Amino acid sequence: MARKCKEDAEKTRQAVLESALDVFSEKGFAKATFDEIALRAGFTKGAVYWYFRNKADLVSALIVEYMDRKRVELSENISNGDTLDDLLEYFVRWAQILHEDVRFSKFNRFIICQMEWSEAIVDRVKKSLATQTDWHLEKIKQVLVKSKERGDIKEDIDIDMVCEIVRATNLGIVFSSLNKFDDKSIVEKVRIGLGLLFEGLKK
Amino acid sequence: MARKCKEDAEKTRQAVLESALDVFSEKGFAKATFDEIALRAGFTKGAVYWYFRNKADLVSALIVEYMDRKRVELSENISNGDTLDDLLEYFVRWAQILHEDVRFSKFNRFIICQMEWSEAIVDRVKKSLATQTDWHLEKIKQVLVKSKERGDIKEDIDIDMVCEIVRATNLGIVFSSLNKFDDKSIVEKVRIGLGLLFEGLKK
DNA sequence: TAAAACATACATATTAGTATGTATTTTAAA
DNA sequence: TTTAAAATACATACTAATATGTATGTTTTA
Repeated sequence: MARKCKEDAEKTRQAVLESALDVFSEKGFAKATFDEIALRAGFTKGAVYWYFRNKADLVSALIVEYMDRKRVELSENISNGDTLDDLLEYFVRWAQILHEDVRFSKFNRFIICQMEWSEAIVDRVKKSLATQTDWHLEKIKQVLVKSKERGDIKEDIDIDMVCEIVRATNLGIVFSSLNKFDDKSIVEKVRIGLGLLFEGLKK
Repeated sequence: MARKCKEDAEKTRQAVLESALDVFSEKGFAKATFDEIALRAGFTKGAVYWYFRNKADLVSALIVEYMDRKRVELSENISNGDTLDDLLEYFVRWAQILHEDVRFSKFNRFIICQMEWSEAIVDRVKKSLATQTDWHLEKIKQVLVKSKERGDIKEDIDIDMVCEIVRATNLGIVFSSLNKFDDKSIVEKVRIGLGLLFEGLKK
């Protein structure tokens, strides 16, 4: 077909991205084909190649679309308190968004639980995941240091190790819930799970 | 070449399995090829097809080899106490084995963190993972019920939910440690992480 | 002698990537 | 203001590589 105006072109790109997430989600990264992604979006392979070089590029775009943008959006909306209760609310807020935003949770399920990391994408994706991880670890550490200063938590605690444990606990709960697809208790589980962990931390 | 005696044949099968785990681990399931698996084991594709129908079949065999066998082996060696401390030792024991047995941890890294679940294998693998999960959940539930009866833990606890939280916490810590490849603190993290969680559970 | 334990060769399918075609906008010169 | 050229936004057709599975061959053991 022929060229469209710029707005329509942007719509095409978005449609391809949406379709890509669906196909990745259903077939997995390896079995997803350009043909199917294109056809589901109502185009042909040529359209997809016009916007994206290869499958890894598609994943990169999805990461920008969902992960990077959401993180910025969230970091602006969330309180910056430094108590354990504030930290709990921070993770609960994440869980709520995962629960409410179906496509965001679909993306996270794909990235966290479902994707195989072949060399082609591993760098780009790992970088984004590392940024995400560092972001969380920073947040956790900040709270733990302050809490220790205030004497809120036990004194014999290895802060760096507990940071990773807190993050891993949250990841485990999110991972398990996403794997179930229909798990509606993700928010409660994060609240209770991390809540219990923090109870154990307190004096 | 020619036929070998039965012992040599069994050695061939084992060599192929070992090689398969290595190639899966390095290339990922999708990018692993029969040719490479065979050549690394010192044979050709024909040998692999003599023992295994396809890649999914290879994964199945690996699951039997590592997961099913280890679970039985472990369930015989581990104490059957029903306190939270016993439960902690149970998970710590798992972590120790993951830390000591390099090939076992390689297998778990592949199955838990690395593999993409395309339709072909998803059923067989999910069944084994579900068995594993149920096994853990049963163990946890048993301990929690007894602990509640004894009045060791808080009364307002939803046992089924906490069961899943405990399992998810352990999974998250194991997952995170396996992802790091060289993480030597997996045992400590499990001990401290679950320890803190259990502290929170106690009255 | 038959079957086991492989090796070798091949047929087939799949798909990524490219090259080219084409209609429509946009740009810009006249 | 008109219009020709250039660039855009795709579609279509094709190439080439890769890997799966199979068919067949070969040697040795039981």
